[in-house]
This record gives sequence, C-alpha cells and structure tokens, in this order.
Amino acid sequence: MISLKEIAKQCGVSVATVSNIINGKTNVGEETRARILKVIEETGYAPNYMARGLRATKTQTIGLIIDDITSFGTPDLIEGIMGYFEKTGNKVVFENLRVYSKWPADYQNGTEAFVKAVNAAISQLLAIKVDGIIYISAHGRVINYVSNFTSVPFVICYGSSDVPDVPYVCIDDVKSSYDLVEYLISEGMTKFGVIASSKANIHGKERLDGYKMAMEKNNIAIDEKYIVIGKWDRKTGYECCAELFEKGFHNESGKKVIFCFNDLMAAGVYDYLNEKNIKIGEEISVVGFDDREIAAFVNPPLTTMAIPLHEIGTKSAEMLVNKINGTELEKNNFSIPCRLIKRKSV
Amino acid sequence: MISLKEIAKQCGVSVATVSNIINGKTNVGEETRARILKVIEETGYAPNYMARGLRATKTQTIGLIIDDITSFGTPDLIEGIMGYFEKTGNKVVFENLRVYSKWPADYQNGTEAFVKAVNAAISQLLAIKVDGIIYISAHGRVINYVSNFTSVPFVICYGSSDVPDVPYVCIDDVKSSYDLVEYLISEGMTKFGVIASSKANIHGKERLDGYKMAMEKNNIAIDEKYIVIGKWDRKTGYECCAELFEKGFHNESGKKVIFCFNDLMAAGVYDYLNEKNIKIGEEISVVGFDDREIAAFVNPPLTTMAIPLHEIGTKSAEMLVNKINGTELEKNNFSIPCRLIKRKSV
DNA sequence: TTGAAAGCGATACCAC
DNA sequence: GTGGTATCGCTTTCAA
Repeated sequence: MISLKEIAKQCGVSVATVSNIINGKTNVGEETRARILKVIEETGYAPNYMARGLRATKTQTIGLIIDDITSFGTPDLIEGIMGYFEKTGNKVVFENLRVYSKWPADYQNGTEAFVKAVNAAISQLLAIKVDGIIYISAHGRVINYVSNFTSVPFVICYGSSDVPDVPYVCIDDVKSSYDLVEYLISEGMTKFGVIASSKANIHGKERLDGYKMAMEKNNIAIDEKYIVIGKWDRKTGYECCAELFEKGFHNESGKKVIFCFNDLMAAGVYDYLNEKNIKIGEEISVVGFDDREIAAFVNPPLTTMAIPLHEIGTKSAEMLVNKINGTELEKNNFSIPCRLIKRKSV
Repeated sequence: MISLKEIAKQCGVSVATVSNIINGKTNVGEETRARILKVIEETGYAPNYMARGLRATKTQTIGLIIDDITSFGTPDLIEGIMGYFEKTGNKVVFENLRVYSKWPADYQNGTEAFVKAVNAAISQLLAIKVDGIIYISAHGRVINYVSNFTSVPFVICYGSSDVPDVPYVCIDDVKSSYDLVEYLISEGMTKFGVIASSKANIHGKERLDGYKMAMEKNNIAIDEKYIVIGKWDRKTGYECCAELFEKGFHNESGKKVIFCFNDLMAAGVYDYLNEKNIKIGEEISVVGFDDREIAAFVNPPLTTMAIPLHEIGTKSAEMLVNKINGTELEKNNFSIPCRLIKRKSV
C-alpha cells in the first residue's frame, strides 16, 4: 500500500505538506494543493488508519455493544445507528455479547458473569480507541453496573439506567400502553384481561402502569385477578390465557379484550382461543405489543404497538456524536412513544 | 493509558523483554516473566491496538460486509460468524451496505452504483488493515464483480460466485428442493403447483431444478402451466395462487400441494385459500421455504425447509481463518442442505 | 507557505 | 536471556 511518504516524494514536497492537505489545513499554497490532490486521486492513496489512530486522539470509530444480534429489534436498531454514522463518516466496530447462546433460558440481569462480559467488551473497545460506545440492550435491561462509563462517551440504546447522567434512549412504555388502552376503551372495551410480565422487567412494569393510568382515567375498574404474569413467549401466553379462563374471564359480560405485553404471548392467546373455537376480534379481542413480523401473519392480523426502532437507533447515534463533539445535550435521555397499528384482532 | 515503556521502566527491564513476554516468546527467564506478568496484571495494562496494528502484519480484525442487516437470515449468519471469531479471538468490523434503505424496491445485482458501494466498503476495510473479509449477501446474489478479491482473503457467505477460486458457502438449493418434493411425493401428493421466482435469482433457479429432478425421478408429470413466477413476497404469493386457480389447479384430481419458494409467498397463498374457504393441509397442502419465524405462527403451521444459517456462518468463518493462516482448503466452496420442518400444512 | 524532526506504542532484528 | 534501536505511517510543533 502506498504511503504518505511516497506520495510526498513523488510530488517533491515534504510529508508535512501532504498531511496538511489531507487534513484540510489552510496553510497550503493553492497551486501545491491542487497538484498534490491530483496525485492522491490518481494513486488511490488512503491514509493508514492505524498510524493515524496512533497519533491522533480521535479514531472516527465508534463501538457498538449488543446483547444479542438475534434478539428482536436489534437489527433495526443497528440499521438506524449505522445509517446515522454513515452520514458522519464513522466506522463501527461490534462487540456481540451473544447472551442468548451463552446464557440460554433466563440469565440474570446484573449477574456477575454478565457484568464481567460487558466490562470485557468495553475494555476491548477502549483498547482499539473508539471515540464512543453505544450499548444496545435486549430485554429492557436497566444498566446500572457498567464500571467505566466515563472514560469515553457512552449511550444506552433501547434500555435505561438509574445511574445519573448516563444518556439513554428508550421507548415510552407508559404512554404507549396508555394510548393503546385508551384506544381499546374508545372501541367500547370494558373487560380487560392482561397478560403482563414480572415487574423486574422495566417494559413490563411500565406497560402495567400505563394500563392502570388509562383505566383509572376512564373510571373502569381494574380487576387484579385478571392480571396474570407471563414470560414473554408463546407458551406462557397460552398458559396465561388458560388461567384467565379458569378464573372465569370468558364469562364476564361486556366487550372483552386481552392485552398481551408482547406479540408472542398474544400468539399463545390465539392458540388457546382457536382451540376453544372462540372467534378472535369478535367474541374476544386481543392486542399485542412490538409489531413483530408475525403480527401481520397471524389470523386475524393482530392489533399491536409498533416500536420506533429505527428512530431510537438514529437518536442514540445522534446523542453519541453530540457527546463526542462536546455539544451540550438538551436532555440526557429520551423516551419515544410507540405507534398504534390497527388490525383485525379488535 | 499505561504503555509498554512504562511497565518496562517500572520493572527495570527493557521494552523488548516485556514485548517478548506479552507475545509469548520463549526466550525469557522464568523469574523475570513471572515478575513482569504480575505487574502487567496489577496495572491492567493492555497493548495499544493501533500501535500493534501499525507494526505487525496481522491485526486480528476481520471485516464483515453485509448487504443489509435487516434482511432475513443475516442476524443468524452473523451470530454464527461471531461465535466462531470469539473463539479465535478476532475482532469484527462491519460495513453495512444498507441496500434496502438505499435502493428500495428492486435494485439490480451488479448495478454500477452497487458495485461502487461494495468496492468502497472493501477499500474501507483494507484501510483499517483487516486480515480478511466475509461478505454476507442477501437475495442469493452471485458476486462476480468485486475488483480486488486478492489483496486479502475473502469469502462469500450465503451467496456464490462464478469467479474461479472465490470461496463461498451457500445452501444446497437443488438438494433441499429435491428432498422436500420427495417428501411431498411420499405423502401421496401427485398434483403440484409451484410458485417460483425469476430464474435470475440463483435460489429460484436451483429450487426449480431440484423440483424437476424429484418429479422426473418419481415419474410424475410436470405441468409447466402450474409453475408461476412470484416476487418473494406475500402479495405476489396471493396473486400467483389466484393465477393457479384461474388455470384450474383446484379442479385437478389427486392430492394437491402448492410449493412456494419461500414462506412469505406461502403466507400469500394462505390468504387466498382462506378467502376461498379452502382447508389448508386438507383440501390443498402448502409448503414454503426458509422457516422464518412466521412459519410457526400462521394457521395451520407451515411445513417448510429450515436454512442452516448458523452453520453457514460458522463454516464461512472457519474457511476465512484457514485462508488467513494459509491452510490449504479441501474445497473452495460448500453447499449445505436445508432441514425439513414438518408441520400441519401438509 | 513549506519542511525537518520528534514522537505515538508497539515489534523484531541483532548485539551482547 | 536481555537490551538497544530502527521502524511502521502518520500528526504536529517549531523554524526557516
């Protein structure tokens, strides 16, 4: 590969001059600049990234830590982030924690092994001198345990943190859930079954809050026994629906709806309802959350809340760039509301 | 950040000795090694990646070019690749071509703008001195247009190439399609409708070949009028099914099956059949290809062929590492067969 | 406006 | 076994 030195020799100038031209310095003669630029063009010279990174403080590289690339939403988040960095001319390096393959079933948030893995990833990234780090979390994790936040700008994407001053952008679960329930009420629903999740999960906790707020606002009684706890998958969706039925939910009078905290559990509810030959969207309505691909393919198509993944990604990237440039941020964290997708299940 | 020099000074030895220890050279005294290792441990010293990359020929970094991260299969391919590189201790840098957002609808394979984007990505990667490159292609592209194949080891993942000696690993579409049709025949199917694709797409072409081979092998007549061309999406799946019906497919005698070249088109067929109140899997069977998430969620669940994405990824990574190490490869390309997933649609 | 030279942090060759 | 030092390709004073 051709080096700075060689093109300097070819042009009969010093390396310093060539370097100045490449870096857009103004202290170079008009004629010299043009002449050298031409040679650079012709030779297809590209600066050596390593050499540059060694000397300069900024590497134009940002590090992306992802919990698991096969996790729902992650690809679209990445797409948003990389779209932004393409414009700013940053390179992106990945650290893939691969939590699904490493800690199958249910690993614990904040677990020692996990924290260690995260910090190892951060060290790696720091070793290659990234200008900043974005952490894409799955599972609505609350990230409170990262040790070296401060050494380089850091933003959490699709997750949150209780540590003060750690920037993050996540979805507004409370408002989204509230909006969905308001819509359901406007459609005349009066009896709600909800398939929630453990409150340890921030999404679960906040969606429940939103639900309760909307119910109270509209003076509809909340029946605690019809709030059951699932584990975000199809199987527990099915089981929770069965539990609702055991408790007599289907015998309630009034328009009934089952609000599932994600689409997968809603699919489990479909399974149960189909088994019992209950017409979904007619006898009982069902709504989900996430707007996964499957939501449009189940029968009937599922009404759900679409997560603005692309926007979340873009926003995170924007925040990081601002942090790196030292631009003061208006806010340190953002919550973006989801979009209601009306389909046939209501 | 602490440097080699500093730890050398701290230990009262030369940088050369420390460097030798770090790089596992054997020409170092037992006692010295232990003493220095201890200091390295205590100080948390990590070698500067840039400096090392500048001097050494290998950077332990591999470049990953991806057509589009939101494309079906890409995340799992990446998961397989990164799992392998985690073991070998390689870092991974991404270049995301983002073809879906940049060339919406249908961009052309081999198009000038596209080729330019690919070569730009390669140059980027070369500038940061990657040891090798993996290209994850979407759309079963045949990659014949990359200019600087040779400067660094290069392998195509989930695609192929007609350029001699370019290593690739893809799926064995012919065999997979053949296997699927054989299974269908073993289930007593005699009338086949097929929703294929343009033959410009290598997957489409080969799946058709496999279909024909299986039919001929079993002496079942191929009815060309029942081979219709879709565009891999739900909508054209629906339209193609309608076309089949216009041609009288549903009035044929014998056990009928519609073989769709992917799951999305199969879902379109479901739409049409549901509309006509035809019992899927009873009156007419349907099979897809890909085993996307939706396949398990449509009603009835779809019989389809699962693509061994993880394995393809792992194999590509393995090939690349071998190439980098100069290990002779037994073969320059691999075709991995898909796995039949039996569900209720047959 | 241009250039000489120091140095970034490591590796590797060659003396001792 | 250990140490001195040239070198990788670039950026960045400081002089000229």
